[in-house]
Amino acid sequence: MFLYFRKVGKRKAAIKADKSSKRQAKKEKKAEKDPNKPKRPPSAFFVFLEEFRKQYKQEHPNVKAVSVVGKAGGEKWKSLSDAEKAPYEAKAAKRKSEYEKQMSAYNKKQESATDDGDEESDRSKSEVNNEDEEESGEEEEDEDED
DNA sequence: AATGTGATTGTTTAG
DNA sequence: CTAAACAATCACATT
Repeated sequence: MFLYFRKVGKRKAAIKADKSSKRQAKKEKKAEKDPNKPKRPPSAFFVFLEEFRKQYKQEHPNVKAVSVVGKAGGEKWKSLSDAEKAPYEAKAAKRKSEYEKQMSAYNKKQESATDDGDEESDRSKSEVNNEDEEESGEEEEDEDED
């Protein structure tokens, strides 16, 4: 809802306020407790970034800091239109579908993850390909800041 | 030697 | 709904 978006805007500011970004970029230290634990699907931004980094390095082979590419990527990303982001989002969406599938297996393995229990649903999702594309050119951006 | 850090935004998850 | 952490990357610095 509108309130949601509004708050989200606030949340962004909150995160920005948090200088300690140490919480981010955490690397797995050791032992995966859950080997089946599926990693989160890369967002459209990451998909774009992957290609972007490659290209960026080609034009800037001297650049070493990842942060630079990140910043540049972020800026460029915002510069892209929804149409350009579309293919990346599509890929991300696909990854998400797979992620869900992995989660199913993961949840199953967890088995007693939830106390109560028996929640079992057999889901065989065989259909994966749904090629249906509709294009709707409609975008509105309205940010109201107090 | 090995691992953490730094930065980007989006998505995911749990509460 | 909300907030927060986590997804990749790569060279450098620190222990």
